[in-house]
Amino acid sequence: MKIISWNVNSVRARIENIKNYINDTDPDILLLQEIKTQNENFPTDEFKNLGYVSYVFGQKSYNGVAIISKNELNNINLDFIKDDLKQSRIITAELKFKKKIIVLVNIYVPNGNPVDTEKYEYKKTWLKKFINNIKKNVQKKTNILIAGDFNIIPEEIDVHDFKRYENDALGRLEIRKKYRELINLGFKDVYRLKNKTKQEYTFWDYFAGSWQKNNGMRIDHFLLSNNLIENVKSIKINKKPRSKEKPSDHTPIELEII
DNA sequence: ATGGCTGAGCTACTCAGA
Repeated sequence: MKIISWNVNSVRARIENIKNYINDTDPDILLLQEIKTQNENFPTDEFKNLGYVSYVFGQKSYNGVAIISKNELNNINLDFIKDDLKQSRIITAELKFKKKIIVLVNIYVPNGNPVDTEKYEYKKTWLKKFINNIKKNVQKKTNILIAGDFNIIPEEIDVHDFKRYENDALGRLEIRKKYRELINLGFKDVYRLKNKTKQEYTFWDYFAGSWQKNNGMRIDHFLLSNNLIENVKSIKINKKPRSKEKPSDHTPIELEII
């Protein structure tokens, strides 16, 4: 089963790229972030024509997450955390997989820049609530998959120039500690588990020729609860979509479980 | 190089992203 996470930076601006990508990679489940649209304008029919059902948590202009799936999912939840700013950043669902139930948690973590502003506080508060609720879920359920745009550079190796980001909302130790805290609840960063020293990225800025210079960062992640690691067949960052015309600034990360 | 680009909402320009 192929589960893919992709921050598409507007589902409507990217629809042709996304459809081509689906035809190329044939995902079972696609976790989308930054759809930047309200539910009523989400291209549900376009995905239906490709054989997918859509579960959408949109909002006007900004943010928004969705799950596209070949098979129906259960217990769709848009209230995983209480967001004081009412931003659409998290959607969860339950997937039946080989007599297990896996909780899918699709997230778009706040950016948090500039640091030491209310935006940074929002990111910290959001992460704190998120970790608390994951902690509660870990006690009840053991099969959890968290994927999406974390807006966190986990370690120095995960960005082209760490010096430039060590006091940024994506690279500050205080934020990276939150990521470790999450992992310490009983998860693995699947990409890093399978690629101990590899330096690959999931995001490149649109400006300054970042893509051409490979000035990127790894901020999109798959965290899998420890008991599911035995089911991992492969994990891959697919750089192709970032090289296309009119690309998202993020590229998909692809997990296959068996 | 704290933004050189891109998208949404909207029609002139701001806000947001990382």
